[in-house]
Amino acid sequence: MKNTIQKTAIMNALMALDHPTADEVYECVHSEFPSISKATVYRILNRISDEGEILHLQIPGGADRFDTTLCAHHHLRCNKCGKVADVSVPELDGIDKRIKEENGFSIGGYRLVFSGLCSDCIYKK
Amino acid sequence: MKNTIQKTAIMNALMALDHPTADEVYECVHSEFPSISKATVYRILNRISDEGEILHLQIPGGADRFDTTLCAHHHLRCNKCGKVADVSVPELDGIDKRIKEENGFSIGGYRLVFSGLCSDCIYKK
DNA sequence: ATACTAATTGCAATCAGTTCTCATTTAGGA
DNA sequence: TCCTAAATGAGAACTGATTGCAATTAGTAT
Repeated sequence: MKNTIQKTAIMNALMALDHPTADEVYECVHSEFPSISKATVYRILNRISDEGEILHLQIPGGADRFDTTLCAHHHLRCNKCGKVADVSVPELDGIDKRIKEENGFSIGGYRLVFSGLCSDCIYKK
Repeated sequence: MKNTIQKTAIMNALMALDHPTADEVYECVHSEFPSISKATVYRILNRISDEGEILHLQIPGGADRFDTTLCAHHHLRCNKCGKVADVSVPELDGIDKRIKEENGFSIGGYRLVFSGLCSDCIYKK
């Protein structure tokens, strides 16, 4: 894809933000580049996630989020503040093989989201 | 909640269908009870899932589905036909304790969705 | 440097899924 | 039977995301 000023601004926003939603990326880019359109943000985020530059997380019960960490990991989502954090889950290594054998289902990927309360929100409460 | 004719019809639809979306429940109930409104279907599904009678599954990248199986289990989603099947994942038993210790994050629940191809679609392809 | 072409953009319209508003109806107890 | 709170139906509204199209732009070829 062409290396436009919009893409650069979006990449910068992705670096600056932590697991942002498309809208948070839009707000961030828009604040210093007011003419950008939301459609462009969505298009670029979809394109670079299709190309594997970032991860596209579809969080149950909320807007999609985007993640610049590419190695295999999963997510903790705080029900109170909405923040998303990374976690690795080695317990699931090799599970696709087991499921293929037991269910005949060929796993392309999986998505694991823990929901609960982050340590900040437990403390504040 | 009051025990209305609408709730009974929705419960029957949930028994008859496999992991239906709200819309599939609506279609099913509507076919023999044309006056029911979509808002009622959503309201009742939300109510009975809040009360724990059924599970409310928020499938990434698609409409929510509802599940009458209540014991702990997770889901396989076929990327081709969209069907959802159940799977149990004992590998994750007790993981909330580990995550609480390592991340200070208190897990309320988790949601694991495998995506891939079901055996039917592998075969048909 | 200039012209060209295909990719990218902004905007508005559209979409799907879901929730909300509110007037009306209904269930179930007094 | 009457009463009241709860539930319903119809459709508007909302959120998050995608699309069609005309205008703009990046990058190559000249």
